[in-house]
This record gives sequence, structure tokens and C-alpha cells, in this order.
Amino acid sequence: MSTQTVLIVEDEKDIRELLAFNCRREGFFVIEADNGYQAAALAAEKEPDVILLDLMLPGMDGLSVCKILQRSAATAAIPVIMLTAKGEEIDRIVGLEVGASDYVVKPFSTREVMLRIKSVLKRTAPGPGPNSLDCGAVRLDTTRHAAFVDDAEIALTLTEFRLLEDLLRHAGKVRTREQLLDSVWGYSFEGYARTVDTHIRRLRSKLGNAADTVETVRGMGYRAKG
Amino acid sequence: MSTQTVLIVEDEKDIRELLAFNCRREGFFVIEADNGYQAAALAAEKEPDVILLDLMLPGMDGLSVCKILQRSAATAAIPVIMLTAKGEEIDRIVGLEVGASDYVVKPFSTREVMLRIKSVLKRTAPGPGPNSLDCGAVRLDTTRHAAFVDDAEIALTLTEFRLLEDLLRHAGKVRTREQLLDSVWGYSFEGYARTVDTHIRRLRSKLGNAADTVETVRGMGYRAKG
DNA sequence: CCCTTGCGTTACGGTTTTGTGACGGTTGCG
DNA sequence: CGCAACCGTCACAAAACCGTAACGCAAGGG
Repeated sequence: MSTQTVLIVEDEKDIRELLAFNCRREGFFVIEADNGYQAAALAAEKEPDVILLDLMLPGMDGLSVCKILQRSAATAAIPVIMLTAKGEEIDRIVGLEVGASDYVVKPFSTREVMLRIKSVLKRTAPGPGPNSLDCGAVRLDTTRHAAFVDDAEIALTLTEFRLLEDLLRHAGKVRTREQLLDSVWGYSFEGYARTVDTHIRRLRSKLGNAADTVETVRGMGYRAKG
Repeated sequence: MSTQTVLIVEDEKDIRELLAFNCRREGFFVIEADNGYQAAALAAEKEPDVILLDLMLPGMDGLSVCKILQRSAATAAIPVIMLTAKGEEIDRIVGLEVGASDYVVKPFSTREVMLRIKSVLKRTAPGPGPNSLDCGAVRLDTTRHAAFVDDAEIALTLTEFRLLEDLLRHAGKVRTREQLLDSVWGYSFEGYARTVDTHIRRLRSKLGNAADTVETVRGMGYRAKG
């Protein structure tokens, strides 16, 4: 495995250097930024393997940086670990409106941060999956977060996109509602399994004449035609 | 799939019983321990499929239990899910280093714990048998939940599919109605044995010219042509 | 050859599962 | 603050599925 690059975005110099020191000791190549603009620019230029991103930054904050990274195909796939002080913000990040892969709450132990970096890299390394999923008339570009039917782009909401992505990643195989809830909504979702049905329905209606790409397997769940 | 065993290690009786209740409801066999010594002993003796381990225990704590389990070849491979109280961040990370497969932070939702158990077991468990069953012109793909006759897909209902799956998994051997009821309908089914006949018939009719794949053994039950 | 037993077949009512439309709550944005 | 988008839930309708019963045929033993 070649050397991997970590981008550390943190305005407090002491913390930044502490993190950088530890990262280097673990064998990573480190680049640093102390504000959001610089972070976005460096991420685009260097395309690091993982980004440590402080939520509270002067000027543009971490969430905005995240959103910018999401928009660009080159940087959308880079995993982001959020550093956050506030407990309340966690929900929003974990809800992953912004696409963060993980988060660490301040005050953190450097050891914890290192472990999370490794964990995220391990998760990403063995192929982050193809960034283009095809299934008949339906195509999904995961880096652009865009969906197409017969090469015409259709607008999907976040949940619909994730749902379709999960089905397509397991094309042909049955996915139970439980599995879909785990994968799309997350373990901590305390909801109703029928919620899946509703989103399947919305998804189908947006798929138009390709609606039958998503098949019902009665008594089991749903399956993408494969 | 045979029943899987969960070892629950938790000193607070209420929590332990809550977890045990939910595990049993999910079909697991449950053994319990309220301290570390007992946990280590039980793990070595019973070799459960997964261990739910509270971090804070009287006497020997969860970490020590983990380390002990790691040392013995028989128990090292057993996945451990840590239960930690909030604010023990460092500890829970160390727990992961020590070989825990996952962790849940208290207060947890039982649903989340159940999902993590299943997830861990899925990760660990070797494939639940082949996912493609062949028998002459008939083929069954269990992951897709699809059946084929002469490579043409046919639509089976859930019961029909399970019935055919059971027969094919025991291809050539006679399956009595009782065995089929247990396997396909579940032990708790209090029904009429002749129900099997009806489903066999429906199955045969859908199998078309491969109907004779399912043979009748008079006085005994049914058998897939082997 | 006849009788008994077991199985195949058909039909049907009830139950379960899924589709569908609608509603209220939340969030982000202007 | 109002608006729009999105999401989770609910209630009802539709469809699929299932279990049971009844009847007749076939098999096998005496």
C-alpha cells in the first residue's frame, strides 16, 4: 500500500500540530489547512485519501466545506471525519446531509482519532464500489449523486437515491425491508418497516416507465431487476 | 440455519433480562453471566456465536474478559459487542483494539442492539449453504429468490419457494409432511398436514413439464428427484 | 376383485401483504 | 415569516396468498 494522504483542517494551531504529529508517526503524509477556503482548494488540488475537518472554522465552516466537496466529482468520494465540540451538531452530521463518514467529539484522544482514520480508510480502500451503477434503463452516478433513466436525468431525494443505490449494488438479489432499513436509514432508525414501501413507491413513480426495475418479492422485500 | 447462541454479560439484572428477552424473541439461544469470571468460563465452555459484553463489571471488567478470550484459540474468534456507558470514549476504543467487533453506547435501543448482533453474525457466519440449488431442469437461486425451469424463470409464492428449497436441499431423500411443516411452516404451526399436499400440487403445476421433479413416496411424504 | 387408505384436485373464504393517496411535522431557504 | 421540499406515518383499497374442506381416483393388500 502506497503512502496515504491526510488533510487536516483545524484553525487552532496546537490541535492541528498535535494531529499532524500523530498522523505522521502513523506513516501518513500530511497536508494542513487552517480555514475552510484553503481546505476546499487543497482538497481539490491534492485529492487526499481522508480529511479531518473541524466543524467550527473562521469564515466558512466545516459543513459548508463538506457540501462543496460533495458537489465536485473529484472530491465527493473522499471520506470526511468531522471534529466537533457540540453534542447537538452530531445528529446533523450523522444524518449525513453532508456526507461525512464519521465524527469525533472534542475533547478527543489522539488515539481515538487515529483509530477512526484507519477504520475509515479500511472501509474505503477495498474498492469504494463502482461509481456508476447500471441496470437496464436506469443508471446511477454515485459520485455526482445523479440518476438517469434512458440517459435523461431524474431528480431523486437523498433517501430515494440511497434506496436505489442499495438495490442496484445488490442487483438481482432480494433485499428485505430490514436490510434496507439498516443500509439506508442506519441502525439507530426506530421506524416503521412500511416506510420503505412508501419510498419504493415514490422511487417507482419517478422512474417512470422504468418503474419495473424495482420488483416486489412478496413476503421477502424488494429487488432490482438483474 | 441452526439456532445461534448469545452470551449476555451484564451485571444489572434489568438490562440483562431485557436483552435476553429480545434475543430469545429473535430466535437466539441465550446464556447469561453477571460478572467477568463467569463470563470467561461460560464462553470457554459453551462457545457462543456472539457475546454481548458490558464494559463495567464488578470484579473483572469487560476489557479483561476480552483479553482472556483473545488468548484462547477456541474463543478468540467469537465476536464481541461491547456495551458502554456514555463518556467512556477512550475505553470503548481500547475495546475495539482488544478485539471487540462492535460497540453500542448506553442508553441503547434494543432494536439497535439486535441489528448489530445480526450484522456481526452475518459478517462471521459462513454462507448459509449454497445459494444455487440444481436438480435436473429445476434451479433455485436463494439470494435472488428466483426459480427456473429450463433456464426460464417461474413465479413461485413464498411458501412454494421454501417448500421447493427444502426438498432440493435434501434432494433424493424422503421428507415427511411433519419435517416439511417444521422446516417450511415453522415449529409453531398448528395446522393440517394435508396443507402440504395442496402446496405440492401448486408447486408441481408451476413446474410445468418438470413437475415430476417432485416425487410422491406413498405413505411417507415427498422427495425431490436426486 | 374389492375395500381401505392415501393422494390429487378443485373451489372458496379469510387473512396477510402490498399499493396508494393523504396528512402533519420538520428543515432549509428566501 | 411564509413557502417549498422532503420525510415518516396512517388508513383504506386492492391484490396475492394461504389453509381448509370436500370429493373422487389410484394404489396396494387381502
